[in-house]
Amino acid sequence: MNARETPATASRITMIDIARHAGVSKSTVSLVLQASPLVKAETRDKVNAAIEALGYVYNRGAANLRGSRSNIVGMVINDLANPFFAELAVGIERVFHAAGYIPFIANTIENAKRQSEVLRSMSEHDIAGLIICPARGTRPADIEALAQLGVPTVLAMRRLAGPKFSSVTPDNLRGARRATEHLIALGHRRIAFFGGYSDMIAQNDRCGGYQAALSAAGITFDRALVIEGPPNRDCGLNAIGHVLDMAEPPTAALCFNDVVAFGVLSGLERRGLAAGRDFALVGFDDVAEARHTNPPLTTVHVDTGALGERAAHQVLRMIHGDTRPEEFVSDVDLVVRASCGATSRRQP
Amino acid sequence: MNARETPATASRITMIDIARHAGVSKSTVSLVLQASPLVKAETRDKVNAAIEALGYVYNRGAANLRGSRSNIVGMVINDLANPFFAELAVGIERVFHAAGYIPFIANTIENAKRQSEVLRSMSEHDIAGLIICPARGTRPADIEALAQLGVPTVLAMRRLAGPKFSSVTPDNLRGARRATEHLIALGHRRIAFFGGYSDMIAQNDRCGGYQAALSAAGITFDRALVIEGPPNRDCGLNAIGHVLDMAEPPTAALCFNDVVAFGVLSGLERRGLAAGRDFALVGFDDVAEARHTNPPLTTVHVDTGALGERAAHQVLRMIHGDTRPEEFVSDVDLVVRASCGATSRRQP
DNA sequence: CAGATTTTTTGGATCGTTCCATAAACAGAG
DNA sequence: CTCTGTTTATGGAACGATCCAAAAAATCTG
Repeated sequence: MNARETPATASRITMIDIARHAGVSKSTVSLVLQASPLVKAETRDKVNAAIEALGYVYNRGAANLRGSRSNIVGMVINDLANPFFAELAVGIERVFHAAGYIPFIANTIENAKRQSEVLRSMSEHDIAGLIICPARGTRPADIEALAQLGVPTVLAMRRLAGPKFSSVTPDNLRGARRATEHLIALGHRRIAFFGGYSDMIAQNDRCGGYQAALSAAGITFDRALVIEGPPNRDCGLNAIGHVLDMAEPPTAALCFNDVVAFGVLSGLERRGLAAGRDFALVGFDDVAEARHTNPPLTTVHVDTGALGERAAHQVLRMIHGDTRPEEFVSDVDLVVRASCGATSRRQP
Repeated sequence: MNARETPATASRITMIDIARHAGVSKSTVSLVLQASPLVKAETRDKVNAAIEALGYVYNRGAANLRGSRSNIVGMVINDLANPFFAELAVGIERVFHAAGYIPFIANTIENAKRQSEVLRSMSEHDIAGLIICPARGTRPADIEALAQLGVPTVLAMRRLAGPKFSSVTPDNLRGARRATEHLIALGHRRIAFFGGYSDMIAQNDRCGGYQAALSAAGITFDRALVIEGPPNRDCGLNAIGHVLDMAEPPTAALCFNDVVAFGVLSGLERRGLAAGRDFALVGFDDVAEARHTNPPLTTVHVDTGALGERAAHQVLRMIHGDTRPEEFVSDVDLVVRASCGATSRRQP
């Protein structure tokens, strides 16, 4: 019942409206919005009051038309349901926020087609930078198109074959090797590798580290013990079921990541077996949950937050003009908990 | 060394360039981009070829200037690190993707100021709709501004006092009540409530259900047993430490959510105690990880994916013109696992 | 084949900003 | 006062799309 009521179909309030209301020109309003020192304090206040009074919303699209870039940065990840990526995102956000950028996250659920859509949408909106964990099946050209457009881009967690992009990854090979060596030291000879696909570089690196440890210990590599699959719970669940039905089942496994290992935990439980007692299990990533699984998961610790920060800093550096690509590999550590059986007694 | 090389400072390719290259007018190019049936197949192919050849990127900002809305929907969540929200996001994305919208996620880390920035940025980019889990301290006016702008908005997981917004929430009161009743049936009398702040409606509902169960059983409510705090791990960790040092410590606790319960698990472990044996613990949400904690967590199951889908459908409905607000409350279930001690013997 | 009809195509005004060149307002100096 | 020099403020032409009214091309009809 108020005299001052906004019609439902209110047409957009523009700078012109503000100008009229404040008794100045649109140019002046523009200046105020850019916090230019060219306008008198008194005028500035008048304009700000009008903005407040009319509930004006800046139209970034119109502004971008004249060349300026938006203050949003894209973050494209392949599996939001993996807590690992949430941790990565947190590090990234910390840095961008401090620098005045707003990160928008999109999930590709490991689907290259959806990834293209997301990337297209992001380019259409003129993002200032991009951090991407490429989905499986991403062709370097997909990403290069963005870079060509002048969008500073860094790959996180997953490198891409071919052209030199900036990237930020954990030391997958070394981590997997150490984890495998640990299982071998515990007396295991038949050790499986679960999860990931051989067309993913990260899987190659991790599986490569695993094989390197095997051969260094004189254990012949059995291809049948490498079970490929998506890096998620179900994959682990299925993989363990599969290998346990083999004529000569493995006694231990290294997983592509913790989430796969969580799936293995379910699979083991479903058969009435327990990790650490009946089967030695190790994961990769050391997500926050790994410490509290039943039993606690032995895994390769990755400093995820730091990795995210590093990626964000790299994008920032590129935004500021330094476009040299940089491949950053962060060190990793094996953290031994109960799932590998190291805490209990074990004899081959 | 190729003749066809793109200069680093390539100015943006526009529809005019495409038009010139294809020998048609810009209007025709526009028609083709909108998949209009008015253009002859032959012409369409010519234009598409030009688009392909020049690597054209649509400028959504320019288009929006003439009234059309973007195809992105915003999803503002308060804690990306809580796996619960990742599950929610997955449900939301499924629906939006099928409808041709691209969801962009932003994290507010429970910070109302950051939330405003995020919302401003989203309005500036003309989002088609919004699903938001309001950060603590959000004033209804913050959200109403968006709605006023004509952005279909639905609140997820957390309602807001005052004006009628559309919302989608689990039955917090009922869930908490059932969980508490279960603890009482197990013989507990001193039951604590951990996490959340009393200025959050969700906390009021859950804590209210807890109090209702208490009073129905004739147990007097002890305010000292309600430990407020952010809904994260640390809160659980601190809370359990705190109550265990009380003169008359509780023997059980209901947590605001699973993540808080995970923190309690750590705190218990740190003191050499175990949930289910020395202390009865129940969470809320039933995130995927709850099944595999040590011990497995008794918790209130929420059908998170379905809730997300519901929220997305509601936004879609509003986009299509039906703006009646709808408050949806989904049913919940207690799922009993080991952390409450129900599986082992227990006598008061 | 002219005229009527239908299918395709097109120029130009417009959306809400930015930014340049220019104008107005104000000060201080002679 | 006028003149010069600084501050401040302003019109108007972009930017890259959409969309209407109207033109052009193609097709039909008797």
